Amino acid sequence: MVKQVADPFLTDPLSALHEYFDGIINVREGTYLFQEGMEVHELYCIQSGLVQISKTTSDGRELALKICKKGDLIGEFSIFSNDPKHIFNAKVLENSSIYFIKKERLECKLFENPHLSLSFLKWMSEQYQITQTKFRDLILNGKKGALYSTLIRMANTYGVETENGILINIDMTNQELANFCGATRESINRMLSNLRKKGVISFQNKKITIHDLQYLKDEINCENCPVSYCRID
Amino acid sequence: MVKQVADPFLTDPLSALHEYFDGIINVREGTYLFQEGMEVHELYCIQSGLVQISKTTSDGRELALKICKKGDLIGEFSIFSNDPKHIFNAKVLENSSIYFIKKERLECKLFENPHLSLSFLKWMSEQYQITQTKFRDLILNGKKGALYSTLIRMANTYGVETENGILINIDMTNQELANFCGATRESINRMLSNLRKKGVISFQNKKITIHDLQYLKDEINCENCPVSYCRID
DNA sequence: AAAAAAATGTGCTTTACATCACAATTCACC
DNA sequence: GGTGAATTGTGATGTAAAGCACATTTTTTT
Repeated sequence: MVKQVADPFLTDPLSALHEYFDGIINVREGTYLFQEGMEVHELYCIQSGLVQISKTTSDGRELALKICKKGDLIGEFSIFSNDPKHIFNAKVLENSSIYFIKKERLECKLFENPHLSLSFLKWMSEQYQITQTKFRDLILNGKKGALYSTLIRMANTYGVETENGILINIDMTNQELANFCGATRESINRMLSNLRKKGVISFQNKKITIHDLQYLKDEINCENCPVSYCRID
Repeated sequence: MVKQVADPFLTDPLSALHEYFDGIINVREGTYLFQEGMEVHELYCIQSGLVQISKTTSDGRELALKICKKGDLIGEFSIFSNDPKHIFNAKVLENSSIYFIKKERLECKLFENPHLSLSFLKWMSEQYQITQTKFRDLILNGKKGALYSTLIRMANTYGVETENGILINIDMTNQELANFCGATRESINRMLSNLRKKGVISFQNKKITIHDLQYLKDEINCENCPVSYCRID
């Protein structure tokens, strides 16, 4: 019987949770919603705007993990442990309005509402899959794997079908792409040039079009995992 | 009020869950409890024995993630999604008896029992932290980072205090250690030799003793994260 | 105790990326 | 539309780790 339960959290977390939120905060582009090391107090949900989740490396580089947009939940899983600390940065890419709910209240609500609780479990498991597969690509297939998988994810997330391929409809400099791959700008640049030479992709004004998605998938032994978690967000 | 709730799941998942399990299976050393690609039907809990969770790479290499022992839960988080597939292998290292619970029943139980549900959330979040930090070490600090962090984790998990350091009380060949680090046997061998020369570690009959744990931590900018999730299991 | 198998140790070569340096191009804004 | 800043493109060089080959040591089997 559980299976028939509607799942508003997954299909539209905002509508399911927004009545529970404690309030809303407005944050300016360029600031941080939170940074590594800070205490975790709240779970967030974007009402409008764009927020990038990343991790800073010891040598100051940045590993970008995902970009969150309207409707996305932002939160550390550690929120349920004692004295949780943020292990990511949440950089505000454009002015945003963000709902928040205090961890204590979240726990109460989850405790009271089994539907919510189960939906939340599903959300967590999906998030886990996303980071999981992302790290797999980064570790198991080198930088090429990192780039190709990032391109595939971006195609799944921001892709727009056009007559000559999938346009990744988001501005992205080589450096920003490199941050997503844990690689240097130069490496990314060279790899992109190669892909262009081969006709796999093309690009103009900071937007990439993928002509041969299958090539990318083949090269990294893509298992054709569900699009639901082969994504950037 | 939620915070005062006892948390049997976390402190002893077996005792909290075992009454719910559907049954128990016995599996022989060398076989697999499940393998990548197979459908996910159940959640498991080890009653006795040892099971290693790993991921096979396209070129046939193996990335070992953790070793589960008595009391540990084994399961894919994807269990809550539709048509979930295993993304890991569970290799039985020694003959084991393993409880299982069907996913449908698990969902029911979680739905019925908010305590269980919340504990399960905590368990998931802890698991997430563990893989998270592990991948961070693998990605952000190169192979040396992978090895050093693996040694630290093993010390936290299998370490026994002795008069001249922490003995990692588990047999481990260079190859097996390499599998945990996503590196080659040769690289691991060389790095271990270097550490021995420096007096940081020593080893005899497949067991490693760490004399200078702080050296390892310093080298990888260890944030002294809680031992609870800087572990192998 | 001998033979076979597994694991370790090490030199040499190759590869993938990072790093450095700088020129060429594109973008932003007064 | 011109000027400075940001971004892109590319060669040269350095470095960490993989790959290969093989000798040595340890463990297991008979």
